[in-house]
Amino acid sequence: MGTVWHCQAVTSANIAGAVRQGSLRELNLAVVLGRIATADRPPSRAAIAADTGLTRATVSAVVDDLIAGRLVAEVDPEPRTGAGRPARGLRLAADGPAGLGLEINVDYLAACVVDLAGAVRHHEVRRADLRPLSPTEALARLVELAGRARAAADRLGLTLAGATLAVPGLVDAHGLVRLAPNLGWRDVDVPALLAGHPPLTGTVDGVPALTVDNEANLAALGELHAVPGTASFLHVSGEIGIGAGIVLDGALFRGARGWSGELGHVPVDPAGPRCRCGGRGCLETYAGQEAILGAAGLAGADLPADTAARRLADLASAGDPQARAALHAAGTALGVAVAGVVNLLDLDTVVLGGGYATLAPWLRPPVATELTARVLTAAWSPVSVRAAALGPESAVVGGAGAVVRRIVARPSGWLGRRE
Amino acid sequence: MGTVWHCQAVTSANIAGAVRQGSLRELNLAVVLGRIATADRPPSRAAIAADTGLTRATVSAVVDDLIAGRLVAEVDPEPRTGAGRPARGLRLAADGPAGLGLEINVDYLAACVVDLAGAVRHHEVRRADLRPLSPTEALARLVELAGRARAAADRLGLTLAGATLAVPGLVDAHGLVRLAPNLGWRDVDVPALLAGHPPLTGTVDGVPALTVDNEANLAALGELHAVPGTASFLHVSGEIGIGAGIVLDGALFRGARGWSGELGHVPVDPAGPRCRCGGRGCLETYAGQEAILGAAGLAGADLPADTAARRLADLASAGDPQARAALHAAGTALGVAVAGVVNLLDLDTVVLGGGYATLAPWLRPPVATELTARVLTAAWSPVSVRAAALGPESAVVGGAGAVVRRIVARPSGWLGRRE
DNA sequence: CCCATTTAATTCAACCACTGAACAAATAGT
DNA sequence: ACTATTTGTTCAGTGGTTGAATTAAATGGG
Repeated sequence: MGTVWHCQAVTSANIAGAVRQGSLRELNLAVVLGRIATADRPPSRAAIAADTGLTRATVSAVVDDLIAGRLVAEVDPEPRTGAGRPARGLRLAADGPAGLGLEINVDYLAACVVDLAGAVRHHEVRRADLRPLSPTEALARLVELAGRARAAADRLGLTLAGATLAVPGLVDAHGLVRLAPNLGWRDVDVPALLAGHPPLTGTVDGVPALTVDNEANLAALGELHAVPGTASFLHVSGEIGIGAGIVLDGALFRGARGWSGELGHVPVDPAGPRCRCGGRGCLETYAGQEAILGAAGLAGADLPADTAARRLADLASAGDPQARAALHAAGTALGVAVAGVVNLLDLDTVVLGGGYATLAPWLRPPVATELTARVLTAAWSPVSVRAAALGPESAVVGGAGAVVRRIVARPSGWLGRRE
Repeated sequence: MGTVWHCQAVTSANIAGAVRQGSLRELNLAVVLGRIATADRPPSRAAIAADTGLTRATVSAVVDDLIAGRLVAEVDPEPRTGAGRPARGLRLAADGPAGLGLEINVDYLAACVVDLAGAVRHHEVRRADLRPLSPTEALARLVELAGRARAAADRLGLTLAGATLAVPGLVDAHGLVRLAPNLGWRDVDVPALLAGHPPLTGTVDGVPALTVDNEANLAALGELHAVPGTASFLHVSGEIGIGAGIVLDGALFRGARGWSGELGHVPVDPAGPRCRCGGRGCLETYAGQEAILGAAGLAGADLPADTAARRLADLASAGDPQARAALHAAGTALGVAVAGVVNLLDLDTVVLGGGYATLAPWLRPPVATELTARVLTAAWSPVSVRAAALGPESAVVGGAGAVVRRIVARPSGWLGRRE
């Protein structure tokens, strides 16, 4: 996919771009900023030099650039034992660039602002049934939210460096929403419709200010952001459909054309019930929201995802046998599908997100059972199954986080933006 | 998604190494060599400069290093129209470093030598039933083959820069064969057993001279090598078991622990027949060699993979209805499993390899049918299904190719090897 | 046939960014 | 106060790219 910095595959084949003179500094800016971002306590220049193998002189020069560009700030030295000149700690600036995350979903709109360090500095959710609205109307309301987020960022001294919009549907490489069935959208050109709304239009140093992405993908990124420990996992978003975000080595895997993650249509039983996709026995017909609600005796409720999950969870914790059986059946089907994925990709962690996060107490046991039974390598390296750390905010936060993550990965773009 | 670039994680691999002074040249060596390797006709220095954005001066300097290190050779200018001094073409050297590929399988041993340009310069297959032999005995025979390959390389003026051994089983990161069920191997430490056999022991500039890898993985690499066009595909190896090699963006995906590709145990029907892995209804119970032979009325034949495939193909082309039905059923099951994979990973190509390559004429239709029916994005971007270009040699050639590919990706290692 | 034109490759001074060592700054211990 | 110790900066030195000028080798027109 790409130009200079594409998502790197397992082999570090850096043959993408030529290395010009200035690339050296460009790369070292990224190296040093990366260390500052991933360190658990503010590191000193000397510590970074020791870690990276660069000279202290080089690190100092690089850090000067980063501070001048408002990406890094110095903090007072933390009390330390032993002799020697005290180190000045370095951390990501809390008043530099920030990312704007936006989300359009079936029953709410959301916006949030995340600073370089990953802290959520502003967050607003507005509930409303979006289905009766046209894309233009829905986006108009989104622009309002974005405006308020921008104002909040200004008050906080933050500069919005880009925005990411999460949509529950298939999005192509240009931000065109090919299909968002639950919103009733088809071929909606979001960037074109938003043209003229300042924070969401144009390009920032060659990068479009607004990126549109699938909700499940961004939710997976949000989880990566919230729990930085695990580098490879499968994030399953249980909503009306079932999406999966695949994170490999700390990077989202998007597939050959960017439409990876359609876990909902992985076959569970080839002779099973007919699915709206045309296949038979897809996971969605067993563990989709409609299927679970139907099995639990709540058919036809037509609830938004989180309400449905909440109600199921209430019933299950009250001991309702039908609800529990429904969840057990769904968890088993989910386990079968996920076992196939884990066998194929050899992942060690499965995260239950979206509506499944709420239902995790009842879904986890059957999922884990199937994984233990069906995953070939489960015997000597067990697969862990856990609920998502962030709840439904995962996608907005993940989207905003993706913006700042891009800056951290390639700070030269931000530093050279004025020229 | 949005656009061309990918959201990169902070923990991504390319911030791992600091960029020191010499890295500049190191990277540009890789960039220039990469262009020479991937160009369809020998490019000139000027063309490389124009392509990469480097100066002609820099390209000349880099090319001088590459020629001095016997990685690149000049060829006579090809007749060209128009005025101007004729360009001197550059191509990968045919007398520089080469890769040694080795394979141990149930019924044969193989060795081959591949030069930098990817040409197979030596190839030897020795048929023998390996199952009654101990690992030590089997490896002793392999060492003989390797010795002859080395002699052949010497005669051709090639220097072996490393070796890769393909094994039909699970291999860990250190070359330990955890389990090779069809060979009857368990926890066989191949590098230790080969210690003392010169081309297969020790390290070459930090990289072990011998790499051991799963046969299915290497077969996928061989296919990538043979048909360089497709960058992302699923390579399915139908042998006694069913393995898959996943190639994403031109690189093999190995999973979190290196055990990806267990397609044989992806569930096809959760209530299906019990599988030797402990699960139920795994793909292997429908499309494994034993299952197909049984359904075709050849149960208990205990044939080596390619013989079995050959005999089935003969029966099917003779019109035998039982064989055809067996292949159709296997293809359908395979299609169901692969549809799940394609939905999840969004791949656009599926390659039928190993024994399946021979059976492709009968397997392809049902596989394609299932994919069309079950893959969500099939409507607007069809998935192509084809037989492997290389037959059973895929794995040896892929292994040897992996050695030279590593040199092309990081030529500085080879160039600096003497010091 | 000679010379202008064109494209390829090399040479060389300039420059950018890293290197290594020396030095200044700031603290703890004696 | 003095030394040991660690941090951060300054500065000459160097590797490698840059850009322009130069040489090399062909075509084509007069």
